[in-house]
Amino acid sequence: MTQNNSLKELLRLNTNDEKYSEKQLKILEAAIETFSEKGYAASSTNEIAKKAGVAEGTIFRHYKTKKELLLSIVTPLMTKLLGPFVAKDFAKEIFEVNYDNFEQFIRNLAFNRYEFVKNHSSVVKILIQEISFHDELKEPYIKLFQEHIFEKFKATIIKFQEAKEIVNWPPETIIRLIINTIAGTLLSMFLLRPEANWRYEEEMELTISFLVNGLKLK
Amino acid sequence: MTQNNSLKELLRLNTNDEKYSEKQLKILEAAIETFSEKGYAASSTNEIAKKAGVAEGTIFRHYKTKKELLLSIVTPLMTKLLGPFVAKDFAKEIFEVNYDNFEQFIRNLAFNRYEFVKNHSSVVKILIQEISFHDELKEPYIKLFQEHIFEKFKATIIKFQEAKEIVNWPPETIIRLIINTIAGTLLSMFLLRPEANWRYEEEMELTISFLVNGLKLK
Amino acid sequence: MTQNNSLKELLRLNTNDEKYSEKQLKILEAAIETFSEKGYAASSTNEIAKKAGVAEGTIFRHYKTKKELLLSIVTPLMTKLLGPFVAKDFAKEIFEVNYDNFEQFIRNLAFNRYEFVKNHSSVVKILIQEISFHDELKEPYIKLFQEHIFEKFKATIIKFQEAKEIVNWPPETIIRLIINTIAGTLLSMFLLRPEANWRYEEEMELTISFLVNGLKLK
Amino acid sequence: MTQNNSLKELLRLNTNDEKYSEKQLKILEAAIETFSEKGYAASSTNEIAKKAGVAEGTIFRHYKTKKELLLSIVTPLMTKLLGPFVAKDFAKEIFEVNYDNFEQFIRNLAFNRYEFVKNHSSVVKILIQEISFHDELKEPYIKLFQEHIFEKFKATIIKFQEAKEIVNWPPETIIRLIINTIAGTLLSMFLLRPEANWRYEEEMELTISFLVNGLKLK
DNA sequence: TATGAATGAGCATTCATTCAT
DNA sequence: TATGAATGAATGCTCATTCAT
Repeated sequence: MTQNNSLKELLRLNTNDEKYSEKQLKILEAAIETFSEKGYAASSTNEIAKKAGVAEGTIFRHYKTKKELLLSIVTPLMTKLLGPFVAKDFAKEIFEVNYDNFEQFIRNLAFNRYEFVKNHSSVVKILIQEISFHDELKEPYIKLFQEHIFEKFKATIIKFQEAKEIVNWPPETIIRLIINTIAGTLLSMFLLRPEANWRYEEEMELTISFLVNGLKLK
Repeated sequence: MTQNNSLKELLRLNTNDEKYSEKQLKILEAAIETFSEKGYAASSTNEIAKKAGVAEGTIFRHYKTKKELLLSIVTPLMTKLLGPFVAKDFAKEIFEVNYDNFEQFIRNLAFNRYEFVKNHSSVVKILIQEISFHDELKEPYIKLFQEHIFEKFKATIIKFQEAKEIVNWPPETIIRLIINTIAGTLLSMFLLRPEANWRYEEEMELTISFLVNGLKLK
Repeated sequence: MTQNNSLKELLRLNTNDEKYSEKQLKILEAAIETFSEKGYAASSTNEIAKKAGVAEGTIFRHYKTKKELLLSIVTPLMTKLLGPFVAKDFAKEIFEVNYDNFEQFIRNLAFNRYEFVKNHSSVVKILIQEISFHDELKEPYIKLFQEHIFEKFKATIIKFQEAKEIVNWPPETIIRLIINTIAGTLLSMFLLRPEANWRYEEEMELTISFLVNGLKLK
Repeated sequence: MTQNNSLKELLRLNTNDEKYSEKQLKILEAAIETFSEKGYAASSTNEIAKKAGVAEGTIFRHYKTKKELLLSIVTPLMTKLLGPFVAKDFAKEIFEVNYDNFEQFIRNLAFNRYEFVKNHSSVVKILIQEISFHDELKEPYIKLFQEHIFEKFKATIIKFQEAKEIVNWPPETIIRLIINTIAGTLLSMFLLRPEANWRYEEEMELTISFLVNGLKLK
């Protein structure tokens, strides 16, 4: 099952490291499906248990509270979503590689996140829906972003500005425009209208062109 | 109270047409505050009643169900949010004026929505959070957009393409990029980080420049 | 309106003695209809008010509580239902007339009650449904029956027994059988299956024959 | 506890087939007591729970709604009340045995129902009180009676008429008089005045004599 | 007198969570 | 470890009743 594999991958599972029992995976799958369809507050543990084919008590054996279940789904996503930028080698890859040009940087960034959202759209949806309601989610996210990513991102932007490749706007604004543009395309494709017939590659390419042109120094 | 005025405006109230009693406005205000802070499902009518300073029963005298209360908040917003594009004169103004250039069109669009989101950020937040969970919200929104706005928008885009002002990408993609970019900036400013010290005008101008450059035909 | 006339009659109204306003009659009618359809406990004053075309508060201006409304409907019925046996002249007519025979007594009794239940079936239904749940109804009823009716009824029965017209069973049992038989026919015709095509006169005659034969001394 | 045994019997329980838990029986007992004392609509689940010594939530674990609780009490009664006449062997016993005479038929019928009502008077009271307010109860009852019982009953009556044992009145009327008379006695004894000192056997015998004489062809 | 908005206690029902098995 | 019956607080909603107009 793709979903299951994707889930295992998200949880960094491999056959040697079977920390999660079959039932536990069933619970996680069911919770992801339910949370993403109805939202966290409108999902009942009873429904999740039924969908997972386990007793309601079983959920609470693995997760002390319903909120812990939410966190156990969303936290690894956050780690993976932002983690790469934190991890030294990857951050290097993204931010420290001597890109030939700005477009290469953007393309690298965009397709990297594209793969990610494509594989984990349900969990991304949950994260987006819930993040503003739960400080346990919001705070580490902000902290992570500000402490590890923003500075590196900013440095990269400044480099391209100094190289006269891109406009001289405030780096914060440029970062925001980059993130908004990529995120906007990904959300449109995978969350807002997943049923539409997207030509994914083409949309990504146009998004990249748009971004690069929009920020290019003339 | 600003909030109150904004609410009245949203409900198209004027002094001659006092359809809403003081208590009813209190209920609406309290509901907007609670829904936007906690989400619809996590807000209890008991809490809303307390915040509004009325008895719980009073809420149900005005709104048959909790969901009706949500709809009564969000529906007028939808009407106002999309309505202008539907109304003949305004649609003309936006889509049929012979703009000198593409930038003028974008600036007009962007600042028009800027004023709107600035004044109704709480309700906009509720709409965004809840729209995907309630078909009663989703369906009329989609219908309205597809039937009234999309075609006019597309025609305008094609006109600028024929005038060789903007790139020859699929109009759907261009529309998406325009909406995403403007919406992204507005959400960042008013919903994601409302507490930050935004230089609103400047951010808007840069967003417009970014959009225009990104889509300009070279 | 027949219903209305019947109601006025039940309330002993005449044109000279307009104690009841038009609104009050509307309320009583609506209450009778609702109580008899849904039962007292399942009827809401809100529904009664709507049906009567008055404001909910108006009901409580005339009747301090919902229960008082019930009592005001059912008490006059009880008075009329049992009253005749209490009133001196009527009691004489029923119990003290020198009937030629037992059959004449039964026929007199049966057709007298027939007219009554026919005209007031809704209120009779309410009385029957509610009497066992409300001591305010039950107790005066029992008292009235035991103090005023039972003894006279018993004396009449004994007279027919001494005249060797009817069987020598305990008078209590005979009274019970008479009441059950007449009541059974009336309930069948007017409450249990009012929609059926009853040949009322014939059913009454057969009921009387059955009663007379069943109790005749052979 | 007699009540409990009677309840178990009604639910066709035996030691091998313990489908009902102790708590569930407690809930049913409490519900029967409450419904029969106050009526369905005036009984609160809160009160039933307290009387049963369980949490309110426990009721709804076993019965989805309050109405389902009512039906679960009353439906088995209906099955048992009318069921015998439906079941082939019993229907034979009642309707197809070659009775020596009409009296034997009536006695058989009367004592059979006597035992039943004696054992289940509370539930019979609930059924009678509620049947006219709930179509879920009324419809199957009418259907059952009309389809299975009425025709057989009628055939038996006609047989006795052809044997010149009973009067030549419409069979429908005769059936009604029989049911009313037996039901009237049983209701008087067990529901209307259960506290009185009834000489049950004697009352039953007199009721039977009354019925037989009343319908005997002279 | 009549209104109908307002009340808050009470209702049936759902929920996350516990715990004996 | 897994179960699922049991819990009781909380929920959305209804109700009879009050009261200012």
